[in-house]
Amino acid sequence: MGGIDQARPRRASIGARRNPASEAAILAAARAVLAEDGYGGFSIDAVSRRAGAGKPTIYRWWKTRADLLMDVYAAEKAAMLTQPITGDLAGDLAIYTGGLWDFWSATPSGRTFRALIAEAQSNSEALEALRLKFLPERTRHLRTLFAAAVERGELAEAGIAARLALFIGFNWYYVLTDRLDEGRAEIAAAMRLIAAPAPR
Amino acid sequence: MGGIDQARPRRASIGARRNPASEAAILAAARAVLAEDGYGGFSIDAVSRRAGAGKPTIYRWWKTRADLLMDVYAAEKAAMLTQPITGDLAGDLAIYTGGLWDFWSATPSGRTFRALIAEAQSNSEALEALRLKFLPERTRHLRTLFAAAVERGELAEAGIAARLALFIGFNWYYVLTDRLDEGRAEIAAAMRLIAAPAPR
DNA sequence: ATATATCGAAACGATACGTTTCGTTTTGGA
DNA sequence: TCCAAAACGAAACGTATCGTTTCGATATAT
Repeated sequence: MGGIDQARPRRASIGARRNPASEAAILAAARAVLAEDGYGGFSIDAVSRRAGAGKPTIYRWWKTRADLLMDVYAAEKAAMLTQPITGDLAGDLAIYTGGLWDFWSATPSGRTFRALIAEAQSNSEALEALRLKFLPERTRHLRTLFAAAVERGELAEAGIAARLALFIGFNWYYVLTDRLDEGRAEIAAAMRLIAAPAPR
Repeated sequence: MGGIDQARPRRASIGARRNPASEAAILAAARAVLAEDGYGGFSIDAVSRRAGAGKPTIYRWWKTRADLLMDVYAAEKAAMLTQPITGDLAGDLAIYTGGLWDFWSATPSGRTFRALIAEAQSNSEALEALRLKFLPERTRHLRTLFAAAVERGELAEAGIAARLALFIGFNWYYVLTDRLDEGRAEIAAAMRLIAAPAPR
């Protein structure tokens, strides 16, 4: 990270269709801006300059800032692998959380995620995209972990929504306060509570 | 809510000291802007216009936007009463959560809170204020609830941090996704899990 | 009396917004 | 083969907000 990384071959149009090189350059620039300056420095102008792309090109393909942020996140997330289901829900959740926090810490994705949540607080379209597109996609694997536990008879179907909210909220709390380091010690205990059989 | 509500007596200086009328007008204006336009419309310029106050007056007394947001929140929060400790932690937590969500829903405080979290994602001073000032103050009563449960021997001291993070995160998740209505059905189940005796 | 601190108003230069205009490039269908 | 259509980057548009500075007026505290 750091340094100017554009080659500047001055990408022109390749005809009446989207230029993949421009798309890649814009995503890379957005990622770099977030990595270096965080959400505070994240502007369409900054991304445009960094990518050597025109602002109309960005606005043409990403309707809102949140759409761009979600694409940046998704591009990075593709690299994160999903671990198998071992049959111990609390353990699986802890492993999942640890991997997610590694991913958030080791890449600009933690900052991207925080930017997306922030964006959703000022833009109603961004909030809707977060709720209807981003969250369902990003919690898919998580839901399979809970579904497997229900399958095994460990949990009742009824309590899943509350447990899911507890899990997601736990992660959000630590990432939004930029305290992932301090939170690591609490992961195991929290996951045991989330995975506990329903108290009477 | 709605309509222009400033009397416009043109407050001048009252000498070499802070004018309480200006302070009140600015807090009221900030509250009104948040109530009507949310975080997206919250700017110092807008608050200044609405309050009939000069921008230097705002910047003189509130170093950052987050400081102003925290004051708006605190002014409103003063009206919220704290219920007694009944001796049933899960029940106490559920009552506390219900009251908090009522407060967030019935006043502009939900939007103020969301604005504060968003602000902390782009401004490091705001994040620090959130962590060191706002959160400790706003979780004080909550901590007494947990402390009382430890006192009664229901919980071990060791697991408190994880339970606290679960509780806070649960609330943040629903308010930040603007889903307090949908979350109400999950409160009781979630609080039972948070208050459960440590699973082996 | 006078230094001091506040007040609102107005303007500053800088930056970002989202859009429009422009000249250029290449596609794909007639 | 020609040409409408679409995408490209560059530049500029008018508007808005940023945080700061300057200003004249006001009232306090010494």
